[in-house]
Amino acid sequence: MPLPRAEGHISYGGALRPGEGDAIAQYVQQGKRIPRRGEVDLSAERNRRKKLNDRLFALRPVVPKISKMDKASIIKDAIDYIQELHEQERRIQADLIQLESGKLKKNAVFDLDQEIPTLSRLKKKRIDHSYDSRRSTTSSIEDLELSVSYIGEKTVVVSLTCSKRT
Amino acid sequence: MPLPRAEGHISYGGALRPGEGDAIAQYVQQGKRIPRRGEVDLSAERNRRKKLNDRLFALRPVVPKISKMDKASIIKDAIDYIQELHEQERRIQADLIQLESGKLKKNAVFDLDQEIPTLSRLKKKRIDHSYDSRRSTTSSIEDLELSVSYIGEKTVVVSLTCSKRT
DNA sequence: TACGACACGTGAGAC
DNA sequence: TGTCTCACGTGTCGT
Repeated sequence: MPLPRAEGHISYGGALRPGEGDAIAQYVQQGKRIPRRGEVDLSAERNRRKKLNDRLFALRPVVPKISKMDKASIIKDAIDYIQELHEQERRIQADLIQLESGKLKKNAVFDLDQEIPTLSRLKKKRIDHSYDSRRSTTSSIEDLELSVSYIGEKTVVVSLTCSKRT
Repeated sequence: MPLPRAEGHISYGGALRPGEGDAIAQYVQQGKRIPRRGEVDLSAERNRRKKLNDRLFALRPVVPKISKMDKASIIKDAIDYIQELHEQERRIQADLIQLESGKLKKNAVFDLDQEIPTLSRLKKKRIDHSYDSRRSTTSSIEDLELSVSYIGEKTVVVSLTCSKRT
């Protein structure tokens, strides 16, 4: 049976908590134990699960629109996002060959700027005012690229990436 | 490679284990089954697992670069691919700005043809300077609740919830 | 109360 | 032989 739970299982604002690495005393058992049948794993399996969760958790910041915090939803959003990027890529290529053949310099550029709202049109309210406030993060955060924020039902995910470590 | 196991698997005979078949036997008893403790799931859980696997399986075709067939590797490849697209997007934006300013017409176009282009994402802002530390959000963000943060490799996700909607 | 999402331990198969 | 990956059933937690 499933051994006592690892820890308090505090939900991380929703689901998918990061690691849950420690778990129980796991090999609190002394040294080595008789391997018995094929059950030597236990720790390796736990490690594998953790790796997969970390990957899944790392997938979330790179996808700008996160509908829910589910594991399945994260993957779904990633799929949608990639397909969306492919669509844009196609349009850009079309614009480029048009630009190359014709003249239309400014038009293409203007069109690119206009495409941003078209993309993010879903049913999303503007939250520009929210992140308009500049926070004074005590400087020293150079090359910082903030945001990709999405507002779900009641949650906002703000992810910021920087070159160095914070 | 061994992703497609016996996944369909509606019959319960396959999963019958010598050690603990009692719960399954209870469930196989069709009609309405005895609720028992908290073990009502079994089928819902199996359904959830299948959904998550389907998503993960659907993620694979949209990512052009597949190193391995692992679950973890699929997600990893997706992450790398998205980041790669982001990088290309950044270059394209830079090229377009340069193209708009005047010089390098043909050169930029040629350069764009080389790479698989993508386009701007929806929300992405740079913080050039940080001043005006005071938050100027006129909207009342009252009852703002918690900020759970997580630090991964190089990313930090801060999610905060509030009662109202902004 | 029941439902949904999750981590866990474990047997099985592939290399 | 051992190691890796997987699906499964189950207990737990939060809504």
